[in-house]
Amino acid sequence: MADCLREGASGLWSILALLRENPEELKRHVAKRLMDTSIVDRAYKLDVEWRSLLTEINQLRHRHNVVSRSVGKASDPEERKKLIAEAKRLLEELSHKESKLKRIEKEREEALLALPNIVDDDVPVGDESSSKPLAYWGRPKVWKGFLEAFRRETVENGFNVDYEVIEWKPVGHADMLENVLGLGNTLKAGEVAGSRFYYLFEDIVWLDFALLLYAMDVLTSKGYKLVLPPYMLRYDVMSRVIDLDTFRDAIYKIEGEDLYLIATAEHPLAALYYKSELYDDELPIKLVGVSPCFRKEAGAGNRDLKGVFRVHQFHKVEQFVFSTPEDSKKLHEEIINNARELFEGLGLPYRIVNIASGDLGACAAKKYDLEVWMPAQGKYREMVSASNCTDWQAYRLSIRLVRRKGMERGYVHTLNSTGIASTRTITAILENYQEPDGTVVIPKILNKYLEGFKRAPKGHIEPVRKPATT
RNA sequence: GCCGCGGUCGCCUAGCCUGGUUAGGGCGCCGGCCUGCUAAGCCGGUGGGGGAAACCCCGCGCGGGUUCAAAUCCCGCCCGCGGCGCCA
Repeated sequence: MADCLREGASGLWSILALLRENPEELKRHVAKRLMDTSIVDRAYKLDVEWRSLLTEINQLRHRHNVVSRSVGKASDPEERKKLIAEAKRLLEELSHKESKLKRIEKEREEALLALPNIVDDDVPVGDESSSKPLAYWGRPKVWKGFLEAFRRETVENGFNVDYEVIEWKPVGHADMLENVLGLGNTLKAGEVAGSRFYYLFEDIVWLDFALLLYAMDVLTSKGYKLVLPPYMLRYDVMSRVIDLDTFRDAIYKIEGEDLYLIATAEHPLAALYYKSELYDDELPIKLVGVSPCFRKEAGAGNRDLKGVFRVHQFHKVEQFVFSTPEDSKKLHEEIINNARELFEGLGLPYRIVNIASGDLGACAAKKYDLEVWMPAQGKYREMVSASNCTDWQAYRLSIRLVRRKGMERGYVHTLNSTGIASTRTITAILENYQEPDGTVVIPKILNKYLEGFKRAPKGHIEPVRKPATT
């Protein structure tokens, strides 16, 4: 990224500074995202137009203020009359220019808010297929039928991943849940609530909560402050936390209220310091939020329709960090490493992917995904997403950074990462920890979060039915 | 849901009734002077925006209105506190 602008030395939002100083450079960033660069031209034009009209109006306002103030001082009634007439004339001149300004200001604001974040230099350029695996961990169980594809993706890509070949084909998570274990019912949920809803029962419910407790335990031990946030936000706030596309595709609205259900604790956590200032000596602020997440999944089509991999509601433990601009890269590594630690603790084989520019959300300058190997699908699937939003979110939420030295002002950087998302992680456990007879072993590390409860599963979950042989 | 009171530039607070100097003061913070060092003391700064700068505009919860002029008057909304009602 443009180093000279990183700290927002001017106190300006880094993207606005770049728009003014080097719009062509900003266009290159937008182009990397495979987005239409005309939004930059539009924002640039509106910004210039707005500034020139603003100057003009400020001069008029000044003249009006001067005349208006002198009315109060004038004692002669004739003089007052003349001054008031002059003030009225100026007001008239102002009024139509001001309505024009209002219009342009609104358009400018919209154009600025439509700009995506800049793209970090480390981000691979291209569409989804350009996303780059960086590291592999664990020893995936690879069914012999997936062996060729697995090797193509790992060994032939220069990653020497150790793996275990299995002769039997694992049962998919959806089948495991509903048929082999008999601990989920998405059919009834579909009937009473719609597709992508679910009932979970007994051991799986305990597992859901154990996963949350595990993530809360690990992350709070690292000094992250535990937060239970609001599950709904006002439009004004929600629209500043996320971009328009996300809003449209993910967010549920409460009818008759100015309230929107959160799609992740990231939203209320980011909003915790809405319209406030943070001093550099109190940063970084590290939070771990736990909340249900509600998602419309409007753009998902028929993808992952079975089971609980992609659903309208789930629980999630989320990491969120407010940092200084100079520390955000380091903290981005920290939060993805925390996520790695959580999944290593669970013994789930994963890889870390550096997400390509075309697949980044508008808020992120850089994003790592953690994808877990799914033995029944023969693929790595996303479990965690860790983004560095730099000052994109902070600008929209007016979260200022104040540096003690010289009391200079800028914007903080924000970062977020999944800790554990319950249902999705459960799918990974169902596929990775199943035995040929259908038993699901519970990752050892979760036992201590289960042992306090009389009816919680101990060590493993029993199948009610043998898996169908392949 | 109803009634009453309140929301002031990081925090506390004055101003509001009775519209018109640069929204005054205290605390905190930043910078400077002084000092052997620290403290105290003194001086200045401490919201957003435009401008190279001088300087100017905007800002008193949010949004409207009245007026030449609104923190101040009027209307709507949001939030907080107290009381009443309702529900558990």
